[in-house]
Amino acid sequence: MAEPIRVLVVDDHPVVRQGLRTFLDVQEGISVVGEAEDGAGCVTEAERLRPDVILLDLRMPGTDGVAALQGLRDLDKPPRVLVVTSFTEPTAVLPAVRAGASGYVYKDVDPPALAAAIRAVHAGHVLLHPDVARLLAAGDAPSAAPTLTAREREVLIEVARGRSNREIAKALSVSEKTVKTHVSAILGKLDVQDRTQAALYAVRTGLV
Amino acid sequence: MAEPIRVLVVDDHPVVRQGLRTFLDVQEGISVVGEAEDGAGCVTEAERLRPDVILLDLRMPGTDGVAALQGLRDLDKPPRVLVVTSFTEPTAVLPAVRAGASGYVYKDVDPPALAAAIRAVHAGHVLLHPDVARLLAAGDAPSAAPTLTAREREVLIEVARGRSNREIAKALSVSEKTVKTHVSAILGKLDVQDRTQAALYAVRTGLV
DNA sequence: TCGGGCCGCAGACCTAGGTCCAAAGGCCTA
DNA sequence: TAGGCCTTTGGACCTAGGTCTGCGGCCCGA
Repeated sequence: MAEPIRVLVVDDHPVVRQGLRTFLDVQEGISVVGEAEDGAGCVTEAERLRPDVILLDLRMPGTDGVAALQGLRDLDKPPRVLVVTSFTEPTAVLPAVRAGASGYVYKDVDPPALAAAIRAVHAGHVLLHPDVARLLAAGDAPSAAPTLTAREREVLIEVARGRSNREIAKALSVSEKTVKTHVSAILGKLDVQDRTQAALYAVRTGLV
Repeated sequence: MAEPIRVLVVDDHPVVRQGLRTFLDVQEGISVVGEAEDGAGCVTEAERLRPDVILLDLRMPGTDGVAALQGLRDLDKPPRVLVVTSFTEPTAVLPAVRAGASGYVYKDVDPPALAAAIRAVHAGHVLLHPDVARLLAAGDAPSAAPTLTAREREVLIEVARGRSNREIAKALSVSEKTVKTHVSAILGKLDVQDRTQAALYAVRTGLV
């Protein structure tokens, strides 16, 4: 190996950044060249430092991981991105994979596995946690991504805040009938039975 | 200072444990004497190692932080417990404070602040994040803790899984009427309008 | 210019969810 | 033993939530 793999660590918690750093510093051929604590910082640091691989947390305040991925794609030579998250609900990671993440591991990996993942991603491989791979495989056949319209997403967000149809109608300045129409469409697309399940879906996927 | 403060780190993520370790090892007068990755391990390690302070994550698989706190209380000389969590919803921490936690900090503290918190807790102080303190203060006056009965908690968990009254009735082997009674009582105690809000409350407080 | 999707709205309709009132049996405690 | 809380259930009742069908207007791409 000529040069070490240059890694940028992106997470909103200093504790986690330090942990990853410590893990990786003892690994041969991997060098942590920088840190960022949100999506915006991630993109600017990536542009400045030109890392080979980015370890990216999905859940961050402000610009989140998915937004960062979109920003990274616009760079001329985008780095590989390995999503590292504690988010146990795998549905949240689907948008990330679609947005161009090269890999996905849970935050509870041990150091050697994490190093192996970084090397694999750097080599151009796509590395998915078994759960995610299964989700992608399963998702292709039946319904794939529930593709809500912008308006439906607005309504779903209100539902996920526990608002009633009447309140949502008032908030969006439409009739209650219209809200019902949207909710009905949402339930159909998400393949759930009622607004409670839709709300739970929304919080699980991080829409709230 | 004669002897360093003996600290036990409890978190389900190796990354976080390593990060906290690295933070604390450079601090004067603080020594990490052990780690545990769940509530059960926390109690046994606490009994074996007799740490002065435990850094405890609330969200863990299996035995969680609150359960661990209850187990720790039964030790003859219980150690101080500093809750360290990334859980941004402060309501989840109320049960922990009630269960005997001596302090509560967010996981995004910087190392000196964390060390200061550990020293304060070790000295017998109670250290609360401003958010939590405000919650406690506010919670005392109006309704404090919504104290659900065991049965109500069971029902609420089912509600928070998106189950209908009929399904819950079947699962708990009671009539749908009974479920309605419980749900109604739950809504009243939690001061929410419908089952969707109750479900959201449950997930926020980590009941799911 | 002709669909096709999205949005808003309406009427009719059905059902699940929720409230109020009442009551009975079990269990614990003063 | 009396009182209180929990659990269970019933009946009557009201309303929010959800479905189905259908319509008109808008915008955009073929």
